[in-house]
Amino acid sequence: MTETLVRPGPRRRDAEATRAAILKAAKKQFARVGYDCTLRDIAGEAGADVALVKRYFGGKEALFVEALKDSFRANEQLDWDPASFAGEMAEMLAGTPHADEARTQRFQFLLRAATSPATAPMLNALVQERLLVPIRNWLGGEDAEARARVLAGVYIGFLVERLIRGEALEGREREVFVERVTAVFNALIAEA
Amino acid sequence: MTETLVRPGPRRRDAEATRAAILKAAKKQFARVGYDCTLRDIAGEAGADVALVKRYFGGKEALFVEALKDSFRANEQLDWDPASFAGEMAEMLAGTPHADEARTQRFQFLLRAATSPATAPMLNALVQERLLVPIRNWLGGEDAEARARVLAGVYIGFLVERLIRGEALEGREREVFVERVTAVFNALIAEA
DNA sequence: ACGCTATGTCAACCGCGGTTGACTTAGCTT
DNA sequence: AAGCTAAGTCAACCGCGGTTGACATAGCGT
Repeated sequence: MTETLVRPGPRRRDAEATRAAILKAAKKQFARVGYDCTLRDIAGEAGADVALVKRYFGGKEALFVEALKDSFRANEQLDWDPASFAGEMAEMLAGTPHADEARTQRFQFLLRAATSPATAPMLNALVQERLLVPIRNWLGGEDAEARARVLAGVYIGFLVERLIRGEALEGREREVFVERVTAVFNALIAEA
Repeated sequence: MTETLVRPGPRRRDAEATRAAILKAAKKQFARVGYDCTLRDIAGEAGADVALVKRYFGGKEALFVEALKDSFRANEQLDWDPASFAGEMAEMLAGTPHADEARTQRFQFLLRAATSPATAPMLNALVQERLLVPIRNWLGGEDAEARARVLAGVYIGFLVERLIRGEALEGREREVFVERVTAVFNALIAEA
C-alpha cells in the first residue's frame, strides 16, 4: 500500500492508473447493473471524469467490450478440481449472491451481456473463446464440445436462479438443493 | 373511400381492442427486446398511439407488470407429460430460438425481467406463484420445493445457452447434446 | 524558469424516449 | 340534427445520459 515512499505519493496524473480504475469500475458496474449503467456512475466510482472514458476507450460500447474481455482474460485456463467442483459450486449457488466474488462477478457480467439485446451480438465469439473452449478442454474426452455446452447452460441457469431467488436457502431445502445440483454437475462432468 | 357499408366492420374506436393490441405487442417486444424497448415501438406495432399507453396502463412500468402477469397467466397449471417432457425439451433446446413460440417467449420474457435491474424487484413474487409453485405441484413427491428450484434453474440455463448460441446444433453434437440434456431433465424429474 | 504536452475538468450539446395536456373526431344519445 | 363523451391524435416538454470540444493545469524536458 505504502510503496510510493521515495516518489511523491501516487502521481495525480497517471493515465495508466486512471484507465485501469475506469476499467475496474466498469467491470463492477456492468456486472452488477448491466449495460444500462451510466458512464457517469462508472467514472464517479473510479474517481475520474466522464470525458476520460471517451479519451481512453472511445465510447461506452468499446468500454464494454474491453471490460468483458478483461473480465474473462483470467478464465482462459480453468483450474477447477474435478473432484470437488460440483460440491463447491452447489454450495455457492445455494447461498446468497456475493457481488465481490470474482467468479460470480464474471459470470453475472456474462449473463447481463447475453440477455441484453444491445450487447448480445458482440458476445458469441467471446463465449466460444473464453467459456466453451476452456470448459471443453477442462472436460476433455469424447464429445467434449457438446458436453461443454450442456455444462455451460446448466451453470448459467443456476446463476440466474440465484439471481431471481435473491436469498440463501436454508435447512432441508438447502440440503436437497445442494445434493441435486451436485449430482447434476457430476453427471455432466462424467464422460459417459 | 368505398366502404360505406351498413356495418362499418370492426369498430374503429374500441378501447378494449386497442388495449388488448397494446398488451399483445408489449408482451412480444418485452420478450424479444427486453425492458429497453420503446413505447413508441410497442404502440406502433399495435397500430395505436403512444399516449394511449399512458391512458390504458398508466405508464411503462405498469404496462410491463401487466404484460408479465398476463404472459404467465396461462402457465398456472402445467400439462407436460412426464414421460416425454425431457426429450421434447431437449429437442427444442437443440434448435434455434423461435420468437413466436409461446413457451419460449414467456421464458425469454422472464429472463429479461430477471436480468434487468429495473424489473428484477417486481419479479420474485411472480416467479414463486407462476413458475415454482406449478413446477412443484407438477413434480410432486418429497422435497418438491427444492427440486422445483433446480429444475427451473436448469431450464432457464438451457434457454440462455440457446439464446447465446443462436443457431441450431447439428450432427453428432446435436445428438450428444440432446442425450445429455434429456438425461439431466429425467434425473431432476425423478423423485430420488 | 519557461513552455509544451499529456492529463484532467467543465459545461454544453444533442438525440432518445417517457410523459403530458390540449386538440380532433367517431359514435352514441336525445 | 345537435351535442356530448369517450377514443384517438398530435406536438411539445423534460430529464437522462452519451458525446463533444473548449479550457485548466500538473509534470516533464529544455
